[in-house]
Amino acid sequence: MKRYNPSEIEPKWQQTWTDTQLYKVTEDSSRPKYYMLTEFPYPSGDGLHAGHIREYTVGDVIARHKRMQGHNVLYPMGYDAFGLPTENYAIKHKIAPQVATATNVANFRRQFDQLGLSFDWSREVNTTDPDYYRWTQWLFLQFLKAGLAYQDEIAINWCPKEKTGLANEEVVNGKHERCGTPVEKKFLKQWLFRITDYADRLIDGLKTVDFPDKIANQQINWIGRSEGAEIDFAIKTQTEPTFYQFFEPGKIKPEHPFVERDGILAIVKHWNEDKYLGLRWKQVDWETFITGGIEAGQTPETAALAEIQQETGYINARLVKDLGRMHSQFFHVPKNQNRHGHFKMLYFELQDDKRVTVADEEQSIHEPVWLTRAEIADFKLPSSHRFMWEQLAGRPSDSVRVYTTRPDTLFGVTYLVLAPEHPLIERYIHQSSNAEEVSIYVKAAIGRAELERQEAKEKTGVELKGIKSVHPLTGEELPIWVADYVLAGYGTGAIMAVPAHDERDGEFAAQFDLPIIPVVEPVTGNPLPDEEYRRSIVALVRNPRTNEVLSINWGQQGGNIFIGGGIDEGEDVVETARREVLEETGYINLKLIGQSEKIHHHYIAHSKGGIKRGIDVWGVYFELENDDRDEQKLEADEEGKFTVEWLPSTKVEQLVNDELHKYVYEKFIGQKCYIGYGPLVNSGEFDGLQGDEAKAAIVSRLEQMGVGKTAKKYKLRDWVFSRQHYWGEPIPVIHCPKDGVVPVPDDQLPVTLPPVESYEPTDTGESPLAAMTDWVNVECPQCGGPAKRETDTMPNWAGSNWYYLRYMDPRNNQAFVGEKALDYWQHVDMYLGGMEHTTLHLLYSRFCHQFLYDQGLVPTPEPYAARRGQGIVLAADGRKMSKSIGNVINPSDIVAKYGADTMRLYILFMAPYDETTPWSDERLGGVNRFAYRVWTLVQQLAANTTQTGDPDGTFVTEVDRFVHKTLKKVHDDLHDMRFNTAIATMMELLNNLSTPAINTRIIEPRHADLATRTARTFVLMLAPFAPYIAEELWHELGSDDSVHTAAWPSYDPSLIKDDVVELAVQVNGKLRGTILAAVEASETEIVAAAKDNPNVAKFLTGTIAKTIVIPRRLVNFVVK
RNA sequence: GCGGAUGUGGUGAAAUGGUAGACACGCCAGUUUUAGGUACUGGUGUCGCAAGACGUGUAGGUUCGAUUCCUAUCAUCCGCACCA
Repeated sequence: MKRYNPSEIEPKWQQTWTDTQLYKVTEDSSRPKYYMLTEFPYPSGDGLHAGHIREYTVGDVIARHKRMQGHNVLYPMGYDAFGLPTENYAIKHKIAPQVATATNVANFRRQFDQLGLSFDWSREVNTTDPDYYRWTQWLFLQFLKAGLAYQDEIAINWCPKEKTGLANEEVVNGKHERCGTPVEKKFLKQWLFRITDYADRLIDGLKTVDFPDKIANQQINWIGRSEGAEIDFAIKTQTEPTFYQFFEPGKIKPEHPFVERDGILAIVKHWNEDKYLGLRWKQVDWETFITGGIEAGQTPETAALAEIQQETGYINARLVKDLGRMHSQFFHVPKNQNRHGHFKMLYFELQDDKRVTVADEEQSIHEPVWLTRAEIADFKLPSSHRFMWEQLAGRPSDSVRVYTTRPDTLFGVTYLVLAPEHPLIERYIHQSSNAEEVSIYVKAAIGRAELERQEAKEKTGVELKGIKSVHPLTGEELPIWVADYVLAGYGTGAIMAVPAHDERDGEFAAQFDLPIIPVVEPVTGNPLPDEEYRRSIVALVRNPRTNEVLSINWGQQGGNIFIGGGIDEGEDVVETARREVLEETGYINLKLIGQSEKIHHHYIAHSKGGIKRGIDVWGVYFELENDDRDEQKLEADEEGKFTVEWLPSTKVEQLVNDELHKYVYEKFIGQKCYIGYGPLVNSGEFDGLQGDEAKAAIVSRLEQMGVGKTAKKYKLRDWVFSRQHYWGEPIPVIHCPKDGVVPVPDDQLPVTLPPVESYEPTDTGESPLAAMTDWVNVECPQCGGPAKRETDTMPNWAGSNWYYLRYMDPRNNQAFVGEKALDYWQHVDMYLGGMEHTTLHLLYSRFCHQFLYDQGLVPTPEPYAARRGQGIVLAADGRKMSKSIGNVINPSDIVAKYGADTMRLYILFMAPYDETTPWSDERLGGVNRFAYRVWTLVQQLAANTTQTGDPDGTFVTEVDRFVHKTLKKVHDDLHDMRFNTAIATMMELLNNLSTPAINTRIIEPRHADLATRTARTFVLMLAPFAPYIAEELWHELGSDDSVHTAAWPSYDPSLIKDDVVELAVQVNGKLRGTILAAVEASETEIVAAAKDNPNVAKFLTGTIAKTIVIPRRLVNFVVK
């Protein structure tokens, strides 16, 4: 008998399978297709880890099973090789990333082959291969042409230490993962994809695919759809605009003297062209309009005319329009003075081109220039000058647009809040009376790391004083605040604050002492039909010395509640509360602290025979002044039913379960606001409406007025698609000063990465490609003029967006994938991968695919028909595997010691695929024993070659039955991806065939046919799990073809049915014995047999009230 | 805080309304060989001599019968998180 020696058979079969291209597929329309996909790896220097092995082994088992069942199986593999780890490696070791990638890929390939994975290597792809990324770039251009890719200046993650933009995945807990520096936000021009346009489709499409709930929910949650309304609040300015020039040239310098001087600002139009006079200042790099002081005896107009002549030489200007007055503070550069004063804003038109010579002295400070409208819009004018320009242009009246999911609380708005990044702040800050305070806050908030913003316990903010907003329905003026608890990136970046019904607004209002208007009456319990109406109170009494609250304990049924009772005729709320406390507990001296709003409570009074009640309740809050007590005055039905208890605050949450009483407690002690729905109050004509009805009514009123509409919002943001790194696909775009953004023509793709000296990101945060002037400077494909290439590259998700399509037709150089291949393969049938990609790759590639579907480029709306996420393989110590802890497993070591089959069997056997579970070397040894024992058994059976004599029919049936039952179970388990129980079932069969009772007989010559049959079936069943052992044994059993192209054995349904089954016999649900009964036995026979069982009989002492017979399972006697 | 999941022997786990703990690790005993590991056989939820009782995080409920369904609660894990 041959010894099982994996290190001998595994390389042998590996070679054979590779040589014969055993797993190569073509579009074979005679067989059903099956597309089995596992996520391709990032080829790092570390090689395969345990998670890879789990994923690829499971995919391999499914692929092999499908193949044996006659499917044409596509099970491909490739490499997602662009990205930072390789780039960092290149920087550190001065090795080209192309070279490092090739080395790593070779190592991965070696490990794949070791594991016996049945990939079709003729379809291998690599995202860094120019023949591949040519099509990644082509796809980018499809997005661009469809208007789904666009450029915008947005805040990205920025590492201030390394002066580089960062990918989201490089930011861990608000810090740069490489250097630990807290990440800031920085505005940079970025490429973005409009994934938000597909938000609804990405949610709705989930209904059409087979994804686990966990994954579907996580995606839905991530997209975060919410429905509400956008409402406009008009802006009203109250003060003269004041400009404190903090952000820009002219900033106050404290070391210089402060001088008050009034003056003028003037815009002067050209005599016949649409151009305006400006001054280019020579000492500093900025332009302004005409500006100057007012001397004694001058009017603003004469002063302005004098300035125009003095500074530009033009004489004949005519005053056309008075633009009002402003107040400004600035640093006057030529005089080295800080100045402040009132400025008159005037608009002149030149009558002709007559001018006088400008004095040299003036010329040395600034020179006159003509500015076009476009230039004015583009130049960084000081904000005061820009303001004047806008005044001239006719400023549209502004409003703040807010987004809310609770339009029903509109009447509870007491202020608005803008996110610090909100554009209206820059626009109005100069007209607010506390501009400096606001600007300091805004600057600090924007610069503050996101982490800090999240962790800040106290809310911060500042009022934009002098600027008011107007409530669209009441006309009331509301203050506008700037606070970083409002996020710029969500909704409109501005909110209407309803402190009475929103926790965050409530907290903010409490901190800054802002008014709170309740507009929703709380409702507890569920409304019931035919309720009896009552008015009552709940009294909360706190002892300030012990910090305990007074409760009454109704025992098991009622639990603890506070003091409650009905309001009598003519009694007020507080009187009632005092009376009830006295009657039920005897306490006399109570100090009134507070009274709640009206609460609507619905309940069933079980103590009063199940009466349904709808009550109006007022909570009343007292502090106990002293322990003086009278006798309790209980009603007859209360006597002895409850005890009075003082509860410490820690116990209240646990013991008080009644919804109403809980609410009253949280209202007074927890100071929580009511965020639920209920009838509106203080809301004018909308009083009494509630919930959706109230929302609809208010929104429709706003719509009539043209100041509001329903709106849907998503947490999902547009996808930032730029990276300032070398090792990625160049974005195939050319920037032309004349034609703007020009796509690289298809016939010039791919735009390949040029060789560079240094892969380091540059100081400016530009990609290192920006320094490659030969590469950057190109001709514009449209006008032929000088133009520049885009130097940003794509994120590493770009290549994986569509790789599953390329596998269908990987060598096509006419199209990203050919139509014939698409027609045949359609979409992925089963996609395995890590849970960590749920809201990244999996979402991105669905988006990409839906877009391609809309373009008519793919035949199906969704890329993946089914998805399964895998659980994490933890280290043996229960922690995550990590190189730094040193608890990782090395697959090559395990393969060397036990063989690949054992590795595969163990990783499948340890737990269900989606379960996170620790690695265990001991259990690995156990599975290795199974491999040995299978080997031994099959060799033993194979040795029984020649059938002589008559077999024992009963014995043969017994063995066949066991084999076929196992076969069915293994087949079903494979279908349900329950590999652990499939292997357990095969172990059971092995154990069974190894027992002396069966083993000694099956090796008899008269059972040679049975032995061969059993061995062959066992080997076929094992083939998807342990391909090497199965292949070797299959050949031992006399076959010349591969076991992996053999047909999967089907089970014989007649053999999996038993003639006789064991039934459990229960008495009152407790197991008392078992009986054997024929399958066809009648119920009467079964019951009789069950009664006969002596173990059962002794419990059948009383009357048998009921007998339950479940065929083939059990009998249960109910005895009284 | 929101969303999702999980909770069963010493351990990984099985059973999805019908004999709880399949299969495997570990442990105990034995057999063979041996210095030992390996291999093989048997045992192994807890208490109890036994009959039997108890037992699937905790407390209730539905049911003839609940690990499985319902309600509450606790714990752990994962994802998101000032999303208005």
